[in-house]
Amino acid sequence: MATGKLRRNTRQRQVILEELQKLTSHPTAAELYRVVCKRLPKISLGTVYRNLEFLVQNDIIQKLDISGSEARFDCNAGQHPHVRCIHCDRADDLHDIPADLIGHRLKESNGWKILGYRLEFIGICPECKGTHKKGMYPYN
Amino acid sequence: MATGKLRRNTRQRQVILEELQKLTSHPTAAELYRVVCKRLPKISLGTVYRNLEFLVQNDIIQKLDISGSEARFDCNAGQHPHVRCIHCDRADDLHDIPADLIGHRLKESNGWKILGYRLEFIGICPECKGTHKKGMYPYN
DNA sequence: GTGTATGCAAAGCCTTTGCAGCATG
DNA sequence: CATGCTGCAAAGGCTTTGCATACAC
Repeated sequence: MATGKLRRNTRQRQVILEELQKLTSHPTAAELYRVVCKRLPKISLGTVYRNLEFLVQNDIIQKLDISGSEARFDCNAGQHPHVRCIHCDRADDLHDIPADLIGHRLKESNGWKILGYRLEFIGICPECKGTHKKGMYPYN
Repeated sequence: MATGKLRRNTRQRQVILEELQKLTSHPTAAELYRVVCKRLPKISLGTVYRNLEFLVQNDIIQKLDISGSEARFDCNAGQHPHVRCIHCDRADDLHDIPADLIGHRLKESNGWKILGYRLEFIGICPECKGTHKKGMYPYN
Protein backbone atom coordinates (compact mmCIF):
# COMPACT_ATOMS: atom_id res chain seq x y z
CA MET A 1 0.00 0.00 0.00
CA ALA A 2 2.92 2.32 0.70
CA THR A 3 3.14 4.63 -2.23
CA GLY A 4 6.56 6.00 -1.43
CA LYS A 5 4.91 9.36 -1.01
CA LEU A 6 5.61 11.09 2.26
CA ARG A 7 2.61 10.88 4.55
CA ARG A 8 2.19 13.56 7.14
CA ASN A 9 0.75 12.81 10.48
CA THR A 10 -1.46 15.81 10.92
CA ARG A 11 -3.54 16.52 13.97
CA GLN A 12 -6.69 16.24 11.87
CA ARG A 13 -5.74 12.78 10.66
CA GLN A 14 -4.93 11.63 14.20
CA VAL A 15 -8.18 12.92 15.65
CA ILE A 16 -10.29 11.51 12.84
CA LEU A 17 -8.82 8.05 13.35
CA GLU A 18 -9.01 8.26 17.14
CA GLU A 19 -12.65 9.27 17.12
CA LEU A 20 -13.53 6.62 14.58
CA GLN A 21 -11.88 4.02 16.76
CA LYS A 22 -13.89 5.16 19.75
CA LEU A 23 -17.16 4.79 17.90
CA THR A 24 -18.66 1.36 17.45
CA SER A 25 -21.50 2.77 15.43
CA HIS A 26 -19.92 2.84 11.96
CA PRO A 27 -20.56 6.52 11.48
CA THR A 28 -21.09 8.31 8.21
CA ALA A 29 -18.59 10.97 7.18
CA ALA A 30 -20.95 13.68 8.39
CA GLU A 31 -21.53 12.01 11.76
CA LEU A 32 -17.81 11.61 12.31
CA TYR A 33 -17.32 15.21 11.26
CA ARG A 34 -19.73 16.34 13.96
CA VAL A 35 -17.81 14.39 16.61
CA VAL A 36 -14.40 15.55 15.42
CA CYS A 37 -15.63 19.14 15.43
CA LYS A 38 -15.83 19.03 19.21
CA ARG A 39 -12.06 18.69 19.34
CA LEU A 40 -11.16 20.58 16.18
CA PRO A 41 -13.86 23.18 15.63
CA LYS A 42 -12.27 24.54 12.47
CA ILE A 43 -11.94 21.25 10.61
CA SER A 44 -13.83 20.98 7.35
CA LEU A 45 -16.00 18.19 6.05
CA GLY A 46 -13.75 17.97 3.00
CA THR A 47 -10.80 17.14 5.22
CA VAL A 48 -12.79 14.38 6.88
CA TYR A 49 -13.61 12.89 3.49
CA ARG A 50 -10.01 13.19 2.30
CA ASN A 51 -8.66 11.50 5.39
CA LEU A 52 -11.21 8.74 5.39
CA GLU A 53 -10.29 8.05 1.78
CA PHE A 54 -6.64 8.06 2.75
CA LEU A 55 -7.21 5.64 5.62
CA VAL A 56 -9.21 3.32 3.39
CA GLN A 57 -6.51 3.31 0.71
CA ASN A 58 -3.93 2.43 3.36
CA ASP A 59 -6.00 -0.46 4.73
CA ILE A 60 -6.37 1.17 8.11
CA ILE A 61 -10.14 1.46 8.01
CA GLN A 62 -12.94 0.01 5.91
CA LYS A 63 -15.60 1.77 3.91
CA LEU A 64 -19.12 0.33 3.89
CA ASP A 65 -20.62 1.78 0.75
CA ILE A 66 -22.94 -1.11 0.34
CA SER A 67 -26.40 0.18 0.71
CA GLY A 68 -26.91 2.87 -1.86
CA SER A 69 -27.33 5.51 0.81
CA GLU A 70 -24.53 7.25 2.68
CA ALA A 71 -21.23 5.45 3.09
CA ARG A 72 -20.28 4.36 6.59
CA PHE A 73 -16.84 3.75 8.00
CA ASP A 74 -15.48 0.96 10.19
CA CYS A 75 -12.18 1.28 12.02
CA ASN A 76 -11.71 -2.46 11.60
CA ALA A 77 -10.11 -2.95 8.20
CA GLY A 78 -10.66 -6.72 8.10
CA GLN A 79 -13.42 -7.94 5.83
CA HIS A 80 -16.46 -8.85 7.84
CA PRO A 81 -20.14 -8.51 7.12
CA HIS A 82 -22.64 -6.12 8.65
CA VAL A 83 -26.32 -5.87 9.37
CA ARG A 84 -27.95 -2.67 8.31
CA CYS A 85 -31.25 -1.41 9.66
CA ILE A 86 -33.77 -0.66 6.95
CA HIS A 87 -35.40 1.94 9.21
CA CYS A 88 -32.66 3.99 10.82
CA ASP A 89 -29.76 2.91 8.59
CA ARG A 90 -27.60 1.99 11.58
CA ALA A 91 -25.03 -0.76 10.96
CA ASP A 92 -23.73 -3.45 13.31
CA ASP A 93 -20.84 -5.88 12.93
CA LEU A 94 -21.10 -9.58 12.30
CA HIS A 95 -17.92 -11.49 12.93
CA ASP A 96 -18.90 -15.15 12.90
CA ILE A 97 -19.76 -15.61 9.27
CA PRO A 98 -19.15 -19.09 7.85
CA ALA A 99 -15.65 -19.51 6.52
CA ASP A 100 -16.81 -21.67 3.63
CA LEU A 101 -18.32 -18.61 2.06
CA ILE A 102 -14.92 -17.09 1.56
CA GLY A 103 -13.57 -20.37 0.28
CA HIS A 104 -16.51 -20.69 -2.03
CA ARG A 105 -15.70 -17.51 -3.88
CA LEU A 106 -12.71 -19.20 -5.46
CA LYS A 107 -14.85 -21.91 -6.98
CA GLU A 108 -17.23 -19.34 -8.35
CA SER A 109 -14.74 -17.56 -10.49
CA ASN A 110 -15.67 -18.05 -14.07
CA GLY A 111 -12.85 -16.40 -15.88
CA TRP A 112 -12.91 -13.79 -13.12
CA LYS A 113 -10.17 -13.17 -10.63
CA ILE A 114 -11.92 -12.81 -7.30
CA LEU A 115 -10.35 -10.35 -4.90
CA GLY A 116 -12.88 -10.04 -2.14
CA TYR A 117 -16.52 -9.75 -1.30
CA ARG A 118 -19.00 -7.53 0.40
CA LEU A 119 -21.81 -8.97 2.38
CA GLU A 120 -24.49 -7.04 4.13
CA PHE A 121 -27.59 -8.29 5.84
CA ILE A 122 -30.67 -6.14 5.84
CA GLY A 123 -32.97 -6.11 8.78
CA ILE A 124 -34.64 -4.17 11.52
CA CYS A 125 -32.62 -3.29 14.58
CA PRO A 126 -33.99 -3.94 18.07
CA GLU A 127 -34.84 -0.27 18.56
CA CYS A 128 -36.84 0.01 15.37
CA LYS A 129 -38.73 -3.29 15.66
CA GLY A 130 -41.85 -1.70 17.11
CA THR A 131 -42.13 0.87 14.37
CA HIS A 132 -41.96 -1.48 11.43
CA LYS A 133 -45.08 -2.30 9.47
CA LYS A 134 -45.25 -5.31 7.20
CA GLY A 135 -45.26 -4.37 3.54
CA MET A 136 -43.46 -1.09 4.03
CA TYR A 137 -40.40 -2.38 2.25
CA PRO A 138 -39.36 -5.08 -0.15
CA TYR A 139 -37.86 -8.18 1.51
CA ASN A 140 -40.93 -8.84 3.61
CA MET B 1 -47.03 -5.79 -3.14
CA ALA B 2 -50.31 -4.72 -4.70
CA THR B 3 -51.13 -1.31 -3.35
CA GLY B 4 -54.63 -1.12 -4.69
CA LYS B 5 -53.55 1.83 -6.76
CA LEU B 6 -54.25 1.63 -10.46
CA ARG B 7 -51.09 0.93 -12.42
CA ARG B 8 -50.97 2.01 -16.00
CA ASN B 9 -49.18 0.02 -18.59
CA THR B 10 -47.55 2.82 -20.51
CA ARG B 11 -45.43 2.36 -23.58
CA GLN B 12 -42.43 3.76 -21.69
CA ARG B 13 -42.80 1.22 -18.92
CA GLN B 14 -43.14 -1.62 -21.42
CA VAL B 15 -40.10 -0.61 -23.39
CA ILE B 16 -37.94 -0.05 -20.32
CA LEU B 17 -38.72 -3.53 -19.03
CA GLU B 18 -38.32 -5.14 -22.44
CA GLU B 19 -34.93 -3.59 -23.03
CA LEU B 20 -33.75 -4.43 -19.53
CA GLN B 21 -34.77 -8.04 -20.11
CA LYS B 22 -32.80 -8.13 -23.35
CA LEU B 23 -29.65 -6.95 -21.63
CA THR B 24 -27.59 -9.37 -19.59
CA SER B 25 -25.19 -6.63 -18.61
CA HIS B 26 -27.01 -5.19 -15.57
CA PRO B 27 -27.07 -1.69 -16.98
CA THR B 28 -27.10 1.53 -15.01
CA ALA B 29 -30.10 3.81 -15.35
CA ALA B 30 -28.19 6.00 -17.81
CA GLU B 31 -27.10 3.04 -19.93
CA LEU B 32 -30.64 1.74 -20.11
CA TYR B 33 -31.84 5.23 -20.93
CA ARG B 34 -29.51 5.34 -23.93
CA VAL B 35 -30.84 2.03 -25.22
CA VAL B 36 -34.48 2.93 -24.65
CA CYS B 37 -33.94 6.24 -26.44
CA LYS B 38 -33.46 4.35 -29.70
CA ARG B 39 -37.08 3.26 -29.54
CA LEU B 40 -38.55 6.24 -27.68
CA PRO B 41 -36.42 9.24 -28.55
CA LYS B 42 -38.48 11.62 -26.41
CA ILE B 43 -38.28 9.67 -23.16
CA SER B 44 -36.59 11.37 -20.24
CA LEU B 45 -34.05 10.03 -17.80
CA GLY B 46 -36.41 10.89 -14.96
CA THR B 47 -39.01 8.55 -16.41
CA VAL B 48 -36.44 5.78 -16.58
CA TYR B 49 -35.59 6.29 -12.93
CA ARG B 50 -39.24 6.42 -11.94
CA ASN B 51 -40.05 3.23 -13.77
CA LEU B 52 -37.03 1.37 -12.49
CA GLU B 53 -38.06 2.36 -8.99
CA PHE B 54 -41.60 1.19 -9.73
CA LEU B 55 -40.38 -2.16 -11.07
CA VAL B 56 -38.16 -2.66 -8.03
CA GLN B 57 -41.00 -1.90 -5.64
CA ASN B 58 -43.17 -4.41 -7.44
CA ASP B 59 -40.54 -7.15 -7.27
CA ILE B 60 -40.23 -7.34 -11.03
CA ILE B 61 -36.60 -6.32 -11.18
CA GLN B 62 -33.74 -5.99 -8.71
CA LYS B 63 -31.57 -3.02 -7.89
CA LEU B 64 -27.86 -3.56 -7.27
CA ASP B 65 -26.85 -0.53 -5.28
CA ILE B 66 -24.08 -2.37 -3.56
CA SER B 67 -20.93 -0.81 -4.78
CA GLY B 68 -21.13 2.82 -3.86
CA SER B 69 -21.00 3.92 -7.45
CA GLU B 70 -23.93 3.98 -9.81
CA ALA B 71 -26.79 1.60 -9.17
CA ARG B 72 -27.27 -1.23 -11.66
CA PHE B 73 -30.45 -3.09 -12.48
CA ASP B 74 -31.13 -6.77 -12.98
CA CYS B 75 -34.31 -8.02 -14.65
CA ASN B 76 -34.17 -11.09 -12.40
CA ALA B 77 -35.91 -10.15 -9.16
CA GLY B 78 -34.74 -13.19 -7.17
CA GLN B 79 -31.99 -12.52 -4.67
CA HIS B 80 -28.71 -13.76 -6.03
CA PRO B 81 -25.19 -12.47 -5.69
CA HIS B 82 -23.06 -10.78 -8.30
CA VAL B 83 -19.43 -10.27 -9.16
CA ARG B 84 -18.41 -6.75 -9.91
CA CYS B 85 -15.31 -5.79 -11.83
CA ILE B 86 -13.10 -3.39 -9.96
CA HIS B 87 -11.82 -2.01 -13.27
CA CYS B 88 -14.78 -1.54 -15.56
CA ASP B 89 -17.59 -1.84 -13.00
CA ARG B 90 -19.38 -4.47 -15.05
CA ALA B 91 -21.49 -6.95 -13.05
CA ASP B 92 -22.17 -10.64 -13.71
CA ASP B 93 -24.60 -13.02 -12.07
CA LEU B 94 -23.75 -15.82 -9.68
CA HIS B 95 -26.51 -18.32 -9.15
CA ASP B 96 -24.95 -21.23 -7.27
CA ILE B 97 -24.26 -19.62 -3.95
CA PRO B 98 -24.38 -21.91 -0.91
CA ALA B 99 -27.83 -22.16 0.57
CA ASP B 100 -26.54 -22.39 4.11
CA LEU B 101 -25.68 -18.74 3.91
CA ILE B 102 -29.32 -17.82 3.79
CA GLY B 103 -30.03 -20.20 6.66
CA HIS B 104 -27.16 -18.77 8.58
CA ARG B 105 -28.56 -15.28 8.61
CA LEU B 106 -31.25 -16.39 11.02
CA LYS B 107 -28.73 -17.56 13.58
CA GLU B 108 -26.88 -14.30 13.30
CA SER B 109 -29.73 -12.14 14.42
CA ASN B 110 -28.86 -10.59 17.70
CA GLY B 111 -32.01 -8.77 18.58
CA TRP B 112 -32.31 -7.94 14.90
CA LYS B 113 -35.03 -9.10 12.57
CA ILE B 114 -33.23 -10.20 9.42
CA LEU B 115 -35.11 -9.57 6.20
CA GLY B 116 -32.56 -10.28 3.52
CA TYR B 117 -29.00 -9.86 2.46
CA ARG B 118 -26.84 -8.42 -0.25
CA LEU B 119 -23.74 -10.17 -1.35
CA GLU B 120 -21.34 -8.99 -3.97
CA PHE B 121 -18.00 -10.38 -4.95
CA ILE B 122 -15.33 -8.04 -6.15
CA GLY B 123 -12.88 -9.07 -8.79
CA ILE B 124 -11.43 -8.50 -12.19
CA CYS B 125 -13.39 -9.61 -15.19
CA PRO B 126 -11.74 -11.68 -17.93
CA GLU B 127 -11.49 -8.67 -20.23
CA CYS B 128 -9.73 -6.49 -17.68
CA LYS B 129 -7.33 -9.11 -16.36
CA GLY B 130 -4.46 -7.95 -18.51
CA THR B 131 -4.75 -4.35 -17.45
CA HIS B 132 -4.69 -4.92 -13.71
CA LYS B 133 -1.55 -4.17 -11.75
CA LYS B 134 -1.03 -5.63 -8.30
CA GLY B 135 -1.33 -3.00 -5.59
CA MET B 136 -3.64 -0.75 -7.54
CA TYR B 137 -6.52 -1.48 -5.20
CA PRO B 138 -7.21 -2.77 -1.76
CA TYR B 139 -8.09 -6.48 -1.65
CA ASN B 140 -4.88 -7.58 -3.27
C1' DG C 1 12.37 25.29 2.54
C1' DT C 2 9.59 21.77 0.08
C1' DG C 3 5.62 19.72 -0.80
C1' DT C 4 1.67 17.58 1.52
C1' DA C 5 -2.58 18.72 4.01
C1' DT C 6 -6.02 22.00 5.21
C1' DG C 7 -10.20 25.20 4.90
C1' DC C 8 -13.36 27.09 2.16
C1' DA C 9 -16.40 27.06 -1.38
C1' DA C 10 -17.76 25.65 -5.72
C1' DA C 11 -18.62 22.05 -8.73
C1' DG C 12 -19.78 17.07 -9.87
C1' DC C 13 -22.52 13.26 -10.11
C1' DC C 14 -26.34 10.43 -9.52
C1' DT C 15 -30.97 10.62 -8.30
C1' DT C 16 -35.31 12.68 -6.96
C1' DT C 17 -39.06 15.90 -7.44
C1' DG C 18 -42.50 19.83 -8.85
C1' DC C 19 -45.41 20.96 -12.30
C1' DA C 20 -48.36 21.37 -16.31
C1' DG C 21 -49.92 18.68 -20.02
C1' DC C 22 -50.78 13.97 -21.86
C1' DA C 23 -52.96 9.60 -22.33
C1' DT C 24 -54.40 5.19 -20.14
C1' DG C 25 -58.04 2.43 -18.36
C1' DC D 1 -62.93 11.82 -17.89
C1' DA D 2 -60.33 10.97 -13.68
C1' DT D 3 -55.81 10.49 -12.39
C1' DG D 4 -51.56 8.13 -12.98
C1' DC D 5 -47.64 9.05 -16.00
C1' DT D 6 -44.59 11.81 -18.79
C1' DG D 7 -41.08 15.39 -20.13
C1' DC D 8 -38.60 19.01 -18.69
C1' DA D 9 -35.86 21.27 -15.68
C1' DA D 10 -34.57 22.46 -11.29
C1' DA D 11 -33.26 21.00 -6.86
C1' DG D 12 -31.25 17.57 -3.51
C1' DG D 13 -27.80 14.92 -1.14
C1' DC D 14 -23.42 13.04 -0.82
C1' DT D 15 -18.78 13.46 -2.29
C1' DT D 16 -14.91 15.42 -4.75
C1' DT D 17 -11.94 19.12 -6.17
C1' DG D 18 -9.43 23.78 -7.12
C1' DC D 19 -6.92 27.05 -4.97
C1' DA D 20 -4.38 29.77 -1.74
C1' DT D 21 -2.59 29.18 2.77
C1' DA D 22 -0.69 26.58 6.67
C1' DC D 23 2.33 23.38 8.60
C1' DA D 24 4.80 18.73 9.03
C1' DC D 25 9.16 16.88 8.13
